[in-house]
Amino acid sequence: MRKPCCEKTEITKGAWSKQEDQKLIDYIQKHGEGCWNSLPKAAGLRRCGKSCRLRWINYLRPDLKRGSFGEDEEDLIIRLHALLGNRWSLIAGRLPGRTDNEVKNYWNSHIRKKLVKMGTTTTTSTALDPKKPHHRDNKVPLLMQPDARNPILFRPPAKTTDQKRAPNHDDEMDVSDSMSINGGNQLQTGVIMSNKSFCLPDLNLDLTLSLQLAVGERHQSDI
DNA sequence: AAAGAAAGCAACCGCATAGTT
DNA sequence: TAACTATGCGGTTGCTTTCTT
Repeated sequence: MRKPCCEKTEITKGAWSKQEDQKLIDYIQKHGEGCWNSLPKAAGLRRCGKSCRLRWINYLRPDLKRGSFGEDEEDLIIRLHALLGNRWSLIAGRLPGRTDNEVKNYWNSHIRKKLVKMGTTTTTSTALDPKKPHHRDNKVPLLMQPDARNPILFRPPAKTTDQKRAPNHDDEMDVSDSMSINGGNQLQTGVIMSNKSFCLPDLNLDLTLSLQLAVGERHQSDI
């Protein structure tokens, strides 16, 4: 049996009050992020550490953008989702001020429906079997797993404080820097052909990773 | 104006993984 | 090296708000 992450009896659940928010903000401003397990007690909160972390990351962090998504953001989400599947934290990492939860919700409530309407559904189009347990190896096709030895697919982490632990190497894939999709919704197929490109057969997707020097061109043609 | 349906979003849950002992 | 602990992630749930009839 799995041990509960916290003592249920003393834990408050549900929506956060303003007082709780303030306590959490005050504490983090004083002591910084981290040590989520001990934070609630230290901050005088009757919440589990996980809940505090989530509240901070998804709602209280000062650098959050909030508000509705722009067209460019939506476009980027669609492209990244085509490449990465439901890896919301990775996708959110490419959208400054957005959280994985926000991106996930936006996808589920807006974009997916939109794509279904257009007949361009990418739901479960990422070679991922939704019925399978969410094992990480199931999330991204093997061909897409970046190789830490490959500088094209692997970029050394530029960690934010809440990413210190960097649990997965495949989280470091640098995709947006020079990703391109041919002809809007007409995507092409293929497999990894070289260091510079890889494609998803089931996605009809052609994604090209070019070197950093191409970054300048990206802004005109891609974003 | 009221009731039901749909949509949106915040939060929880369980699992995987990295770090520590 | 195995066991344990802490953290991060994605899926899901359920409450609240908005829309439709």
